[in-house]
Amino acid sequence: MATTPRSMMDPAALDAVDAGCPARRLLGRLAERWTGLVLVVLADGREKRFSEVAREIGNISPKMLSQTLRGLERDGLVERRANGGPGGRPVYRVSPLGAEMMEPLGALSGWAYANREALDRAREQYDATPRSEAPAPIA
Amino acid sequence: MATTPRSMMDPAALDAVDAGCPARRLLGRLAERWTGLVLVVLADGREKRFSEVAREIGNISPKMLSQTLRGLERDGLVERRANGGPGGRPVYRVSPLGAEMMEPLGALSGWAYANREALDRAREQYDATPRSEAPAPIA
DNA sequence: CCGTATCCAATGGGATACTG
DNA sequence: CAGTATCCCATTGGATACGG
Repeated sequence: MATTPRSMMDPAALDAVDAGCPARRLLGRLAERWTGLVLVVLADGREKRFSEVAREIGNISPKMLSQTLRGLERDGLVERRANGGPGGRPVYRVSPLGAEMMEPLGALSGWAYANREALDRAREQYDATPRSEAPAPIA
Repeated sequence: MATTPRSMMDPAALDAVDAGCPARRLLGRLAERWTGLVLVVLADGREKRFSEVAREIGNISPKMLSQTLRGLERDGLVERRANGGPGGRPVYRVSPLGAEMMEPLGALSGWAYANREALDRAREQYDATPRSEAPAPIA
């Protein structure tokens, strides 16, 4: 493993000062609190109603679900059909664009999962070394 | 393009309620304000000093650079060598683990870059549709 | 030069109540 | 059911000053 990286990254993709960089926009979206979860729930490709998504996630507030769905819709990754469900209720599903994105996203997630032990070990090791006090939380 | 997605995503990778999920941790890290930029700056594999990174980025405060570097260090993606530089000053570089991660990350970034027009169009289209007022900012 | 400490403004996210 | 509107707290990020 660990193929020696030559260029490591396409400079065009992440050239970014930050503003217009599409990669940063995407990453930013994906890192929002619930975006990943909503994508997972919709990843099976089935159309789902608002309350279905909410129930599958379990503890998300309506405000955050709405916000998250509209964010994904705004980026064209999720589609909302107003009258798709029973009783003419709205349904959500991943768009073709979103489905395409699942592949590289899955690759990155898969990498994180495959290397979770290395990542955990790094964290433990870092935290075990007392820099002085309270180094860098996240979890 | 748009290979028809079957499973779309490895459920093991993004199973997540959120807490322990390694994918979410990684995404969270990557979405921090400066993490992507720092990675870009270090992506050439060369060792760089604190002030070098700062200068290449241009407008980052010392606090944020320190914080960002330590976050990456904590995840084992960046290494700090205390006495690597001239004058025995510390240097930073991507770790082997970090270099490995650059590949899937580059793929995702590359996807965003390749599809930036579709993403932009989706956004414009969404914003053009007046839901009522002020839909969903991010950029 | 390499950071840390402090202070402060802005944002994000949660609980809850309410409307179509 | 499908959201929107409020209120509020916690976290993040920026500017700046200071110490090793």
